Amino acid sequence: MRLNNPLYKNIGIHVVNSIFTVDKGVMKVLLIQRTNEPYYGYWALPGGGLYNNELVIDGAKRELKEKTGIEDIDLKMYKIFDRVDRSPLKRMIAIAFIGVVDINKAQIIKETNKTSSSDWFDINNIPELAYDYNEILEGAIEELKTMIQSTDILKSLFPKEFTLPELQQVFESILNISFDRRNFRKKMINSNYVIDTNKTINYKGKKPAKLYILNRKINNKSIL
Amino acid sequence: MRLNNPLYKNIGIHVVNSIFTVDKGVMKVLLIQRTNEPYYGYWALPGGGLYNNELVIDGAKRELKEKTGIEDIDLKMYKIFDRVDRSPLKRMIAIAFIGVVDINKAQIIKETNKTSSSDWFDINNIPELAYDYNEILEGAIEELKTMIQSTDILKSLFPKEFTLPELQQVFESILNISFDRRNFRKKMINSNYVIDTNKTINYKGKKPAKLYILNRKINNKSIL
DNA sequence: ACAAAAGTGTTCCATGTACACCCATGT
DNA sequence: ACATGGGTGTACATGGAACACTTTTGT
Repeated sequence: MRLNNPLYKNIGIHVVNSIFTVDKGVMKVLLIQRTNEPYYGYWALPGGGLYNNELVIDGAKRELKEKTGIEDIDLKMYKIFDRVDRSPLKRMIAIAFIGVVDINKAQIIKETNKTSSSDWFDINNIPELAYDYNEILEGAIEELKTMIQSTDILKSLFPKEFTLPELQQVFESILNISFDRRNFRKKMINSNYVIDTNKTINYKGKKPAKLYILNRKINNKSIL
Repeated sequence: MRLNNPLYKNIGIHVVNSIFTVDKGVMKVLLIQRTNEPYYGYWALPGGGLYNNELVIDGAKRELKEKTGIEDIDLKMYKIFDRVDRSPLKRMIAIAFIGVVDINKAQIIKETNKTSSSDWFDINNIPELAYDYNEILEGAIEELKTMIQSTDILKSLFPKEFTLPELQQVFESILNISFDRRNFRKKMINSNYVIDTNKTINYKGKKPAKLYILNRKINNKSIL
């Protein structure tokens, strides 16, 4: 490989993040509004160019923090998007990441970002995005269906107590299928994915629901 | 992103291939011997620099053909290796691919490459490789365990007729576990992954074995 | 005859699935 | 009292796992 071969030059790396949360049972993704050309005014996935002295995962985290303020979350690389013309100014290869944050953190982020242009969008109602981000986001939603099978991601969505109907709703929302309530409970409890806290929570006009926490000892196994 | 920011410059993309075959029940990987610095004389995975006008998968295929003569095989991207110092001359991010070729093709390649320095190595007996290729290869072997679950890869290893003991040996070799012969047969036949050809093959001093072919209609399902 | 590897069937257990009624609460 | 959503148990079907003996061939 001759380094001065022009064919090797002018390739840049994009790191692109799809950050999801569940808000009242609705899966949402975090988008930011561009304030520069190209794609001025378009909504976009938070990301940017990789520095030549950082790991791609670090670049993804840095860009996420710079663009949205979110930090301390796990990102998982899931795919590369490399169409030669996907970026108008220069050959840019996008390395795409997925992350998940819990509802409360999402809420805080939303509050603190009131003045800037970032917001949570229902994944079933996504506007036209900059670059090839619609395609990247679709890939992320698919990948999410696989990731939800491990408890790691669930810990991010449910760091504290939750009810089984809430958990079931998240599964159904992401996987786009529905489960029998009794069988869902049975599986979660019998397989020790969740632990009964012996506490309950009341909602208006309903029977109180039991509160559970995730069993942190179980990892990387397929849940369903 | 300001394109003239020096932090965005001088990043190159490596495409790196781990090509596997099964030779008499032994999993092997294709290595080439380097004839240039750095790592002169070391064995290496076949690969090289991505051109700025090609897709990464096309770059991987091009490099594979240039370095080993192999073409027309499926490559699957499985991971990125991005340590900042993984290449001594320039920041190079490696995009790693896996491919599988059948025994006969592997044999032909070995024959036609007699004068050049490429060879098949037992995956349990790998020399010290150039760059971080030992790490990349280990990752590929792990990934192979997942890939073997789909029939796509099996079609590459068994394009023609085979016996069930042969198939079982490949599974056991890759996954490093053993199966009960009766249960293995049952699963393969009952689930229609294989089709009986009503032919048999004789080995010396053994009962003739039935020959099967893969059912090409079944795809992307988990086999075991 | 014997060694070596291939072929074959049954039982048991675990897991998934289908399904209907009662309970606790707020209005 | 009633509407809303939460909690509970049983019966059946399916799939995986354990397990031993017979068959065919070459020497």
